[in-house]
Amino acid sequence: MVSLNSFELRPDAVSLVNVLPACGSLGAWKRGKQLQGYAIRRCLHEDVFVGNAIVDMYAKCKRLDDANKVFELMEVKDVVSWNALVTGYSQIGRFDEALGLFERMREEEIDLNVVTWSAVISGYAQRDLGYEALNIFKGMRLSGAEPNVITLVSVLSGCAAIGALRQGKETHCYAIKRMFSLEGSNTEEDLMVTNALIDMYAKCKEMKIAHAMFDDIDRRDRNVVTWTVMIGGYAQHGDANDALELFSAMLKDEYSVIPNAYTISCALVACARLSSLRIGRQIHAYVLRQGYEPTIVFVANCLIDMYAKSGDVDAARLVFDNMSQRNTVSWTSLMTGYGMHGRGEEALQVFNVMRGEGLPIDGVTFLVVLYACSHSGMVDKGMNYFNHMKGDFGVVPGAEHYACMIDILGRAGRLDEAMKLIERMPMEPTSVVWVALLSACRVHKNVDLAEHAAAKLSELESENDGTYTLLSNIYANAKRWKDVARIRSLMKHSGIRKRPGCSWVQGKKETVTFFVGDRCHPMSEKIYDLLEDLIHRIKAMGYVPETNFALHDVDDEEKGDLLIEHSEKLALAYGILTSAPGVPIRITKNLRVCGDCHTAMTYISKIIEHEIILRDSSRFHHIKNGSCSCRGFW
DNA sequence: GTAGGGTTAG
Repeated sequence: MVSLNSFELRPDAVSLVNVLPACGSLGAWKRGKQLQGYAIRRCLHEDVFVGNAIVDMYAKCKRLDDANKVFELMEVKDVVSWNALVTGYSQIGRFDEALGLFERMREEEIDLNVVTWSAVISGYAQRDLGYEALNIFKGMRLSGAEPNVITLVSVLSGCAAIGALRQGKETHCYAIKRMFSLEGSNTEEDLMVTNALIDMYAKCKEMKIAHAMFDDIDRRDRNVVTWTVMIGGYAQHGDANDALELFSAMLKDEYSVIPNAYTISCALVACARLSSLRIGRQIHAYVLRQGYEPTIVFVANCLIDMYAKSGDVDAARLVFDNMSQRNTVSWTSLMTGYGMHGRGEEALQVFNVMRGEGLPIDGVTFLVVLYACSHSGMVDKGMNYFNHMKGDFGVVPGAEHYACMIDILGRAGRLDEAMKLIERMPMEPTSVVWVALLSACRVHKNVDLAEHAAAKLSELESENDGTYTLLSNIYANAKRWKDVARIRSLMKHSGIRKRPGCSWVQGKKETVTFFVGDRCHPMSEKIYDLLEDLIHRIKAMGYVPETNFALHDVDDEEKGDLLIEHSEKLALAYGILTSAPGVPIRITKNLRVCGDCHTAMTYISKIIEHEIILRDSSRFHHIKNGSCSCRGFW
């Protein structure tokens, strides 16, 4: 409401609405409050623009109760104030209250504008509630409000969050229609929609479409987000090697776009997936040179994860120790690192320090604690944490925590207890639970329970190549060949193929990949010669090939899959041939390491001058002087 | 002169 004397006071109102947003973005609510007092003394607070600016200032400073108080006192409640509150509640995680306001707006028949709709859509999208976001979008179009670029970007982000390709494509079509009908063309706005589309296609695993759209953008027009969504797409949903190539192309690009913290994080995720310590270190050096201060926590957390997953958890610790600020993720990333390297005691030490510092302990923290216990064989400790997480920390165990406990009990061979725990679950057991049980059955040779778990997985329609391979191995181990054959034909029938095992080894300048029986590498002859020699020598030391593992193959073409040709053995031989004495050999395998390879490597570690650092899909194995850090807890 | 948006970690 514009007051009667507002005309002569108008310049002051204008300066207030110019200054208040600055208080909001700085979080300087005390200064904002002074300005509010000044406005009241001068009767400026009745100016609707000033009122809106005050509400927004408090909302931006995360003082929603203050914002609400001002809002309730406003004589005329402007839609801008409503919107500021909706956004404010959404930003501080009180989204229910934001939705309550949205409902109130509809009841009081406030004219919802494009900003209101977009705020609610993006609120849902940011919480990965894509279907709800799409629903609001539908409501918006029915209401006759005109979506704009920001609306479209928010909707696409919702589609991306849930991998909704069909709805994403529909939104794409809608965007094309709308863009054509808009007057003139705005490259910057077009680019935002295009970036959102690339991200959506990448998150729906449609990397070809994403890359085609990326290629279609004029090189000069790509901005840092364009590059980042593409790199992040490859890092998470495609070949991580492509992500690193793109990152390198970005640095060399003549229209030089500078990577930001998001870009760096995506590149580090790619390094983590590939265990690429060499490139990870280079990016770390780049980070130190550039100094990503404002978002350093995020980047440092990625560095912790990258170092841990690349086999150097001590470097991860150094990054952690040097951080000036940490959040929950920093702590849990380090704990996960210790966990996957079988250093469970250190993981629990970190957990205790974390508790001592009074940091919030959430469901993920316990998942990480249980994971660490599981990979270090700490059954009783794990059980103890599991039993106390609700009472002592108020964290209710979810299906994933149960799955972790099944894993812990299963690895320790306590299958009956594991099954009893499943029966006691207050929720429906998820596929993760049954996979944990099935894996335990493989190690402890329990065919009946394995069949039960496999049947449950089938009910949940979440059988995959891993399930079939596990079951086939269990049958083979029990010499039930008919069942092995049955599984084999079942796989053929349903078109499920065993994922080919592949291992890669970190060379000084490059990474070399090997598949089963690979003879593509120029050094192949030397590799096989060395392997034969090594096998011969360790046989003399007592190594007996575990031929059960040769029965893995469920594919006729893989009949020649002899133990000596397994990709991890080839990678090891290559590593020995190309590494200087004393330098650790770092191998990564996409599947679980084969049991025979594990045994053979343990023997070989006695006769070579390298530590073998092997990462498989389950954990790290540090193999040295005839023993492995996993101590049998796979 | 006020309100809404895209890319990152456990």
